[in-house]
Amino acid sequence: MKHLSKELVGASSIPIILSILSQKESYGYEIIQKVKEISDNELVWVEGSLYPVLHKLEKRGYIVSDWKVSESGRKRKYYSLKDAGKEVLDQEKINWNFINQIMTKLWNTEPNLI
Amino acid sequence: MKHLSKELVGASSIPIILSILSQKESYGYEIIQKVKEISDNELVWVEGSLYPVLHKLEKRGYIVSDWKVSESGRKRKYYSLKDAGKEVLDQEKINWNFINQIMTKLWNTEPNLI
DNA sequence: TTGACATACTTAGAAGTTCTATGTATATTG
DNA sequence: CAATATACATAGAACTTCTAAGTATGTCAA
Repeated sequence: MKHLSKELVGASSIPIILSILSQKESYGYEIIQKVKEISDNELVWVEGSLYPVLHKLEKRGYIVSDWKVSESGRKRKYYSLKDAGKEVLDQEKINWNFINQIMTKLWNTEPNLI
Repeated sequence: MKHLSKELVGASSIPIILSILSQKESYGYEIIQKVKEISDNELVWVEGSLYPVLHKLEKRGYIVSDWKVSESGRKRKYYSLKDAGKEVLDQEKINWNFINQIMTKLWNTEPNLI
């Protein structure tokens, strides 16, 4: 199981969450499962880290939530992306790719790589 | 000029600095110039953000500094990478690439690596 | 000679973030 | 019926980033 710096967690959690919600609405526990699945069980978020971020995104107006009841009777808080959130996601993508290009320049210029 | 979230700045500044120092020792002002150059003038760090990170890296034992005098007489604090810093850089690369793969899966973009 | 500018480094504190730990609630399973 | 999984919540300790302001000094044009 991967241990990431909290800086990298901080930089990636919002784009990851917004990306997952851009595909379809989801609830907290399912988002954690999705992240685990996407990362081949390497990345395991805990609720105590996820929910404050969801709350923050909702407070900023990027996502919105509503309670639903599942087939089994469980209450679930579903989150969905708002237009503002899509715009933020687009910007996060641009910025992430921009930094990634810088990393590529730095890391692929080492001698004897090509 | 690019405006990045402070989370992304936080996640990228250490690997960028350590990468620059893995090529050759450098001093603060030059690192800022190097970052500007690598990013095609899109990323402009300010000293007030850079030096606290340099101090932190030194305190953690990843880099070491020593004062030198340039040809023009200016005092410069040169930083160089220690073995511990190289190890951290290697781990940062792995982690960054790991998260980048996740972003790629989510965004379906071609990874810009190697 | 002088002032503006570039070079070079420093740091305090406001504002914000992450993680841990702990909590409540309830359906499922053995 | 107890353990586990599912589902959401939050306080506070520890930490981070940025802004702003600072000191210092070499260069350059007027």
